[in-house]
Amino acid sequence: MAKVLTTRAENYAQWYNDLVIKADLAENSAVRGCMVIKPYGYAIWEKMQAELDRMFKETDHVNAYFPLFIPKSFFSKEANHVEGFAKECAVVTHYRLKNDPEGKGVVVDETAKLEEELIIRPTSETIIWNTYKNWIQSYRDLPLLINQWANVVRWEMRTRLFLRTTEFLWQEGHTAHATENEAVEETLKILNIYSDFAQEYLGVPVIKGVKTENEKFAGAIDTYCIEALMQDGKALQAGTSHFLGQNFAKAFDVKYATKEGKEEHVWATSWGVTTRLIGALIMAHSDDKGLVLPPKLAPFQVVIVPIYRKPDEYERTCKRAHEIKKELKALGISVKVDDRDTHKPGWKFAEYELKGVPVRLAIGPRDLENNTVEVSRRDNLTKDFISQDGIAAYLSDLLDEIQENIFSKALKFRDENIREANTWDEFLELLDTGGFISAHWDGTAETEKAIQEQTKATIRCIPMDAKQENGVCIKSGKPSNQRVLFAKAY
RNA sequence: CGGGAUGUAGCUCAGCCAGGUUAGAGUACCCGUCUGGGGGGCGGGGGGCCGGAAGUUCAAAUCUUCUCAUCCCGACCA
Repeated sequence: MAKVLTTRAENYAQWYNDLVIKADLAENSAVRGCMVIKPYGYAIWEKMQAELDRMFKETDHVNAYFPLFIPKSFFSKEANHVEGFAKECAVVTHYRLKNDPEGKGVVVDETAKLEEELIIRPTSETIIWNTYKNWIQSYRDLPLLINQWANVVRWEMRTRLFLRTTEFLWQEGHTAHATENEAVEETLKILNIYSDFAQEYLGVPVIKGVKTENEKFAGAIDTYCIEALMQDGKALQAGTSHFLGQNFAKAFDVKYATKEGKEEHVWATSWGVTTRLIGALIMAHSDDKGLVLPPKLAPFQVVIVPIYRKPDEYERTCKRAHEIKKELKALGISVKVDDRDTHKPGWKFAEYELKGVPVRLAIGPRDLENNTVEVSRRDNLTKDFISQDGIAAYLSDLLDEIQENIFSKALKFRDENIREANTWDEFLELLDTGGFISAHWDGTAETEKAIQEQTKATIRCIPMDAKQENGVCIKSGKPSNQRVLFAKAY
């Protein structure tokens, strides 16, 4: 078989890049740092969107849409926020082009300068809170539970397909509440939605936790996150949910009248997941043969490849393939029959392995005689001949089993790669091994930064289920009462 | 913004050092044929302003200068 992928052992980063391109998920575009998401990759995003959207709506959120452009002045209203994002904002300064007087295409028309520059949103808190100010007057207007599906731009210096690109797609929820408690509850509710989604749909186990001061969102009181572990031992932040306190309400003067007639600032949250989840999906499960997609997010769950030699065999196997497709569709299984005569079966097998289709059926003349079909699983690469009778029910169960297996495999890997370090030497040693390192930390930003500068490892989160235990900080030796998770991260 | 490299067929690259027929290979593409249960074999074919500009020369993909672009490493990165 022709080798199309770099192996993970050879070069993990190259393997990832090869895979994204060869599996037809995305490619680099003519615009530096921006990607084209191709139909197969976008189909995965659409599946993610559909499920998340359902989960948000089930919890009473509604969708809306706010502008791509944000007046520059809005940005400076929340000090931490502007400081956090200022260095990566694209700015619109003009609104017209004209023909180059020297005849070389078009140039910016300097006379068409905007009075106030517009920022292309890196996130929408400011424009949204500026709008919410007009929407909220009374406790009767609360809570306000809004989500938007949008693109954002962050001018990153180094980009990687799906993991970090200049423009990316995401959803951002922005809610307003009457009380602090309610806002905190909302933040945690969403965190749980993200966690459930990651584990049940992506099949990626995640750790729920809180970010440190250094790592939290610019403008938040607390940032909660879900952290996943990739196969190369590096961590990936897969979603964040922020408790914003009254920071934005105060910055944009969003007040409401309580039942008692008193004026109060509202309490806020914001939360988001991005197309980076596709990167997480790829890196968590895939192997040297290509993608491994969990059935719940695969653009199609089953592919049927007819095997034939003569025209009449082509006709008969294709006919049976389409009949089976119909049976599967009746049980809600998404199926593609690849009856193209322009590619050989072997080529198709390799292609669908590369693309991570969970189950492949091959049906040839021998199967027609024996009333069987060859069933191949992508997750463990096993093959079985199964009776065509009751094949739909069989596959329905099999897809569930695959989804489960993919998750348990990732969970086992993750759990095997959380290790405790009790001394600085142990910590350094474990860093080379990769994975999460559970260690005591004195709680100061200085120590955290010192560790990061020396080792490139960051505190991924303070796990929410961290048990209280006395210990000493691995770096400073000062007392600590719980362990936090360190890792090198994407 | 520093340091390093690379621009030649859709893609990956050779050729350049030492200038000289009509610029090559693999792969992809098209046609034919044998094939078809794991990326097939054989035969034929199309495809290039050698990143751009200026120069040196009888002669430039090759030498010189300038320029543009991309990639890698760092800086940076919620």
